[in-house]
Formats: sequence, structure tokens, C-alpha cells
Amino acid sequence: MAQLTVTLPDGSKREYETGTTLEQVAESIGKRLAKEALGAKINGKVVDLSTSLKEDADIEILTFDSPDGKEIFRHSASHIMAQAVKRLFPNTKYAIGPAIKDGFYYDFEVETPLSPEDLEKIESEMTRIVSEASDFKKSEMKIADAIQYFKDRDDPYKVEMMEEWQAQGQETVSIYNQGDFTDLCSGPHIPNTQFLKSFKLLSIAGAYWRGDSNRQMLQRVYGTAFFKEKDLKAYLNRLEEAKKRDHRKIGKELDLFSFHEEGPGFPFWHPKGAILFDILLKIIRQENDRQHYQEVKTPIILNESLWHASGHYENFKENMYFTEIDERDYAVKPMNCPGHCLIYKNSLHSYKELPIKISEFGLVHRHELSGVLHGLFRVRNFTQDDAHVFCMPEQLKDEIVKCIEYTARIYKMVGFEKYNVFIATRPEKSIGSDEDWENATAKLKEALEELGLPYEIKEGEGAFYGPKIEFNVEDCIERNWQCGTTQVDFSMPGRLGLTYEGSDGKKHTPVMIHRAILGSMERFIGILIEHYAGKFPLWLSPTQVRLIPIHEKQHDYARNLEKILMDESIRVDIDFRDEKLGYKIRKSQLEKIPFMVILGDKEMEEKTLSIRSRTQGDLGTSDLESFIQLLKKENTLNSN
RNA sequence: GCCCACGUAGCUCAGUGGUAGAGUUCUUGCAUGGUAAGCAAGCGGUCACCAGUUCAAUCCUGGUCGUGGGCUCCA
Repeated sequence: MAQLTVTLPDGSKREYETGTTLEQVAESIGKRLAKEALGAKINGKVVDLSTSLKEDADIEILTFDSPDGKEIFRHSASHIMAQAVKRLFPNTKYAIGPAIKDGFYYDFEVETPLSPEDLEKIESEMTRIVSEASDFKKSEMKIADAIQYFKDRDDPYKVEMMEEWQAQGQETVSIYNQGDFTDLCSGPHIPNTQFLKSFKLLSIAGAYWRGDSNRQMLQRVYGTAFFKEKDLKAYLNRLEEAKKRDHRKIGKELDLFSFHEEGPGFPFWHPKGAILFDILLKIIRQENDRQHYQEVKTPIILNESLWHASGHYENFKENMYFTEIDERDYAVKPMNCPGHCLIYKNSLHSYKELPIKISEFGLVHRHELSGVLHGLFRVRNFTQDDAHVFCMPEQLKDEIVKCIEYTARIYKMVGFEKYNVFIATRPEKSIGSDEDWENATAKLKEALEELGLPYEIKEGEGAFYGPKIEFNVEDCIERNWQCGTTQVDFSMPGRLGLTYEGSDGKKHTPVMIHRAILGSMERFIGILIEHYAGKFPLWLSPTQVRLIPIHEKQHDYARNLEKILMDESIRVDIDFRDEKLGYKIRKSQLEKIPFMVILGDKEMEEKTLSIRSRTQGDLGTSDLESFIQLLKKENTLNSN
């Protein structure tokens, strides 16, 4: 037998006989690796472990620890699920079943919709399949034969896919089977079904065939799988943790906001939620002032002609609300930019004035499909911390840089240390020349590169008038949330007739940057609620201090203290209820109030306060002045 | 918008083809308290809405509205 040399990721080389399988290679490297090996890479290409070596190559054995290993593992899990479904519901037709982030799914067309009880049955059947310990076997088939095979099996979705590949000139396809189940699949797969010990089916949902809303609605079953039971448990715990933080639940518990049938997707802010809103607004307003933004207020409803001129009617109509006033057509603003342009246009501008920065906490309305509404995260009206920077082209990059730095600083201030950046490029529905788009996109990249910020591209996800930088904040359980944007717009100023007089005495068209930092105030508050799980830091807590008199005798003492604390701008209230101390503490604790002040005879006589912290419990007695100092010390934003 | 599930007291939820229950909140008594629930009574519901089936519907059927999970990650 001829010898060949494989090179492992650490650079070491090993000799094997031609025809040695990767499984054997794994065994020769180590027992433990062989036990955990799921697949392998030959010269960077992912393959089954059963693949045999034909020539010298770079080899990497894949375990669950690698992203490729996870994908192989979960993709195989989806096949095992499909096999279980086949046994339970023999007439099922199969679409696709890929691995996804944190799990897998498979799309089926079933005769009767699947129920949650069906999930349990499918899980049990999967367990049986795992215990049957069938090997995954790969074979090649001529595409025409495969089409016939799947036609005979009445699997139209597979046939549709293969007919497309055939039209593209593909000649063969690969087929995998494990036990009594055969599926079209490019693989690779785990060697044997018995590898899949730790899995869980999570939910059933509808999903359109090929994501096209005009086509067949399929049943999608979501699941997840891990190599080790311990990791599955940890993942399920994380899901539980996320559920506990759900802002819709906490918002109700803390009486922050509500939704009503009378206005689906339109949030109602209750007094305590309005405080959160106002705190954020004040932070942004103060920072805007420092950056020389000029705050304005513009109308909610404006004549439709403006929206035709701006391009919104043509490109954003589906998301807009329309109305009629005195037999003329009006639209409810989905964005603030045209209004700001009207303000800009209201007077003549010299190049010496630029950049002009106009900001607004603008309430915009956007029609969203009923099925996508989701608490504060997806609403039909929301307040943007919006601003538009009108500048000369040569100022553009510096202004973008300032917007980015500003955005990052705010995130840090309110508690998000980490954020991720994307550039979203030209979408299908858009206005402006290719040249302008390229130019604008290049400017965004330049600015990010100057700041040394890594970014990823999101193709075709820009606004209709220009590309955007998207900022995603990462919360404390590592979820990403899209918040702010910085967008460059070469179109709208021209379309709406904006000009400035240059040093050459001629009229020029300014460039416009659209920027928002929190994005939607509503959404951002939702994110903060989940990030902090409702346990807001002192600066954000709607009620910062609760005074708890033990007996009616201390009520006046409490009122007196309340007044002093209020004069210090501390948000304070008193629990006057005729209840025992333990009861009142419990209530405050459940309301997640940072500080409780217990007031009894002792405190009243000694003119002291007994402090209890939400997190640390009883802090002992203090005098009023020290308590105020303690609050002031803790009541600061990050890195102010 | 589409698919599936859900909608019972302010809140969290049981329940039944014969017009409803618990805990909590709230009100009122009693208890006058020391760091996460004192005792008792009471108030509170057109069982989302509209039709239909039925002697009888909160329950069954259909529709409407709302809520939830999805509908991007291409064998």
C-alpha cells in the first residue's frame, strides 16, 4: 500500500496508508478525539469521517467545539428528526432542514398541523432512532435518477430543488441514509445516530416554502442539540433566563407601560415608564446641546406632496398612514427628515454655517404587519432620538466620525460596554445614482476604518435614500439589539431643493446625515429593561428611594424627609400602608426599588434613617446627609 | 399579511354543554408592627366580540379583534 502524509492543524505530520478513513486517523491521534469526532476537513473542505484518504492533505478532525462540528451535529439532528416524523406521519413531504445558530429546524408539509403533543412523540421516536445506532451512509446518484426517486416518493420540494440544479448543469447529487430513512443532502453527517444524545424540540411554527409569502406555508419544527447534556441544560437555562427578562412581563409587573386593543402596536406609557423615557430624553438632550445640535419640533401630519417629493411615497408607502384634511391628502410622518429639510429651507444658508445639526425627539408612525408586532421592540409608533446633519461634502467624513464616536459614548454611559457595527448597502427599492451610493458607502467605511472599528456588511439592507451604519448593542446575556444608525444621504437634499451659498458665491446642494443613537426610545427602553432585568441602576430607577414608616407616628417624619430628598432631585415616595414592616419591604423589593428607608421610633428620636439596599439588605443606620451623599455617589452614569 | 396556539376577576391562573372558582390586588374591620407575605370579611366577571348549532353555549362550529411563537440564515 502506498503511503501518504497528512498535516494536522498544529503543523505536525503523520503517515498513513492510502485508503485510511478519517475515522481511523482520529483514532490514531487519540481515543478521546475518536470518541468526539463528528466530521473532518480535508484541505478546508468539510467531509464525513468515513471519507478515505487518497493523497497528501491538510486534515482537521471536527468536534462539537468547532462551528463546523456544531453544524454537522445539528444538521444530523434535523435528519434524525425528519426520520422520526416519517415514521409517525408517513405522508409527510420534506422541504429543507438546516442547522442554524443554536439549533436546527426542518420544514415539512404535513396532512394535519402538528401539535405540541406531537413534539413529544417526535422526541420519543428520535430517542428510539438514536438507540438503534444506525450509520449515516452517503451515496452519489445521477440527478435525473434522484429526481425520479423523489418523484416516486412524492417529495415535490426536493424535486423542485433538484430540477433547478439540473437546469444549472449539475449532474449528480448526494443521498444520505440512516436506517430506514433516505434524504437528499449534501452532508456531511455524524457517523452514527447514537452520537445524538442531548437534544430538545422547542417549537412549531409556520414558514413559507423558500421564504416566499406567495408560496406554500410549511410546518417548521425547531430544535436544538448539544454534544454534552450539560451544555443542553445550560442552553435551556439561558432560554429560561431570557424569558424571565422579557420586557413585556417586567413592564407589566413594574407598571411601566401597557398595550390595548384600541391601539395595537401603540404603546401607552404609565407614570413610571414615562420617567424612564424622560431620563433617556434628558441624557440625549444634554449631550446634543454639547455637540451643538439645535432641537426642533415638527408636525406629525404633513401634506402628501412633501412625501412624493422626498421619495417616501414611492419607496415607503406600505409603511405609511394616510389621511385627508379639507379634501386634501395628507400623510402621517414615518420619518422626520422632510420636516427638518423644510426648516433648513426656511432661510438661506452660507457655507460658513455648516454643518447645521437639527435634532428632534420625533414621534413617527409606521404601519407594520400585525404579525410582527412585539412589545416595545416592534411597534407602530415610536419616538426617535433623531437628528440630521446638513454639511458640505468635504465635511462629510468628519461628521460621520463624530456621529459614531457620539453613539458609542452614549451606549457606554447607559450601560452597554459592547456593541457591534454593520454597514447596510443599497436595497432594491431606492433612489439616487449608483455613483452617489458608492460614494456614500465609501465614506461610511472610511469613517469606521479611521476609528479602527471592525464592521460587517449587510447587503441590500440600507435605507431607500442611502447606506447606513447600524449599531447593535450587546446585552448582559450576549444578545444583540439593533439601535442606532448613521446614514449618508446624497439624494433628499437635492430632491427637496436644499442649498447653501459656497465661498464661490454659487448655490450648492448640501449632503445630509441622518442619525439616531437610541434609535427608537421605546425599543431602547425595552432593551434596557431586559438588560437590567428590571433591576435598574439608581440613575434609571423610576423610584429611587422608598420611605417605610413602621407606625403612623412616623408619618410626619417621613413626609419631612421626603420633601428634603425631593429637593435634592431624588425620586422618592412613602409607603403609608397600615401593614407590617416585612410586608412593605417585600413590596418594595418586588418593585425593585434600589433603596428603602425604614423609619421607626428609634430613627425618629435619634433623627437618623435605617437604610436597606435592594441588593445588600440592611445597611444599618445613617444620618440624612450621609444618605444623600451615598445616593449622589451612586447616581451616576458610566464614565461621565 | 400568512401558519399554529391562546384569550375566564386589575394581575397570575384553575374549571365545566345547565349563566363560574383559587391566589394576589383593592375596600372594610381586627391586630400597632423592626428588615421579603399578621388575621378575618367584603367588593370585583356579558368567561374578548359577533353569529350559528342546541331546550340550554364560557365550553361545540364559523367569523372578527387582540396576544404569543415563527415566516433571513437555501439539500
